[in-house]
Amino acid sequence: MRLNQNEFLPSCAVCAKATHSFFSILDKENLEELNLNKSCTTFKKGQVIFSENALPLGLFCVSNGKIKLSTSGPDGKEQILRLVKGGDIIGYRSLLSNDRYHCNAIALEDSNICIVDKSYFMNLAMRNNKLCFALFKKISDDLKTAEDHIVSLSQKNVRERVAEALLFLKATYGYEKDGQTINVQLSREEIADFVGTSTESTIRLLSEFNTSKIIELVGKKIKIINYDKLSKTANLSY
Amino acid sequence: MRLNQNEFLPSCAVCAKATHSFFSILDKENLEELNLNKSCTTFKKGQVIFSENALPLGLFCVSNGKIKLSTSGPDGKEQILRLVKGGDIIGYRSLLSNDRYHCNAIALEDSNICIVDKSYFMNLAMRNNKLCFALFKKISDDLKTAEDHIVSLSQKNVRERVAEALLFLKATYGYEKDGQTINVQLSREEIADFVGTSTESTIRLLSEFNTSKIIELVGKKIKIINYDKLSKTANLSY
DNA sequence: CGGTTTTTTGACGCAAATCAATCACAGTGG
DNA sequence: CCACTGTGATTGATTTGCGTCAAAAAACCG
Repeated sequence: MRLNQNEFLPSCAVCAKATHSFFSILDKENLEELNLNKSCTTFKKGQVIFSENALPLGLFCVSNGKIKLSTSGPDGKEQILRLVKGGDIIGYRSLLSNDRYHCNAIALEDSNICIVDKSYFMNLAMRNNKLCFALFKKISDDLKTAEDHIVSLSQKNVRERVAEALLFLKATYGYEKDGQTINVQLSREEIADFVGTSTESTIRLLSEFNTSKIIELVGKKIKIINYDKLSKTANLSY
Repeated sequence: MRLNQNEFLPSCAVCAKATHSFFSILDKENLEELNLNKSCTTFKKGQVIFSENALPLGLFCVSNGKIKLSTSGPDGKEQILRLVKGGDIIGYRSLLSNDRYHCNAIALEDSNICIVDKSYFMNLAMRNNKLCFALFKKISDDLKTAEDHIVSLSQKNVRERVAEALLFLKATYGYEKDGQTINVQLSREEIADFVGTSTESTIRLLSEFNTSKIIELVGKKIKIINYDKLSKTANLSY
């Protein structure tokens, strides 16, 4: 039978096994229960999943796809705060602190996303210590990442930050099958909005890295040719 | 009787009532239990409470005093990440994510600090939903603050950021009895290390604000004379 | 007090933002 | 199928905010 309304209807158990997802820590029983308390949707590239100041109705679990979390600064300029991949959860900060969203979540490519009922999820988190710990771990890691970003923005120049951003993209999304193309497509402006610089500076530095054979630009795709040199350019502190 | 070894020996119940502390959410019973699982120390100004890469042995609860959490960047320059006051807890991120510290905690003034046993605390957090929620709330707020900081660093100029930092100091530590002196003493360098700029730029901007009657500099103390103008200068997005 | 640290002021140069124009392209419709 | 249009990418020219260096002044301290 063909489903028209909702062609994307995975089971949590299957999903947790296939991708190494946030919910992989749950046992079979809990996954089946979770399965009954979710609904699934597909978001097209560019679609808004949730927006700043809205109230959270549930937890979003990205089955597959790529998402950016961004906010707009004092003069309306976009700032990309987090980048999300399949298996990740989003919207959990607002849920846990009983707050409104302070980010926009926008699909970077077509993405399948499940929404877990808010009160069910909160209840589950409170009675399942493993899940509770995983949430603490998740939010702690996000805090660590954010604070690393602060140090970069404070202390590094744009060249170092652009190099660092490429390493970050690689670390988050990995390579394509060829083993050197970063597996995500961002516009130059999006890279700039993540790095905290202008689009023009980003372009100039990317083409400089291209010229010096550190990376290779193939359309919008970026290949990392010399990872070590890129690391050195990024002036990492870790 | 006079205590020589440890003159600072408060009861958690008294502390929770006096200052509005993180543990104020606990009931009497739990506070008494907590009281039995802590030890207290005084840290002199400048003393290190814990340092980067060390393993957490417990949760620090600041009874009174002021603390900076900082890390050192790629070239060894200090970056102040969080500012902490009496009633706050510190070191909880590493505890919750079972990680090493990634900050240094240093006393900005003489501070009384209690250390709660690690496994006792983790256990308490897991069986007390209220505490668990409070921890989620706490870490969520820290993440929100960090992400706001990212937006500032990315999109604001130094003037705006210095103004914002003064507002932040006021929001965190409040005023002294006179109702306009910010109740914390930081060196110009420390302000710079928080704002993400050079000491000289910080000094120049502070004296500019002083000249234009937005603030008043009295030694190291800073008075806010014109709060509205300071807010406008900070170009807040919230 | 003498010595050290912190703060302040001044001069200078550069990294990076801004402004402006062109190029490349992907859709779209006639 | 090709001109048309809009969007993103690129390159160049110009300006400037801010970091850096240097030195004086003030504050701190044993």
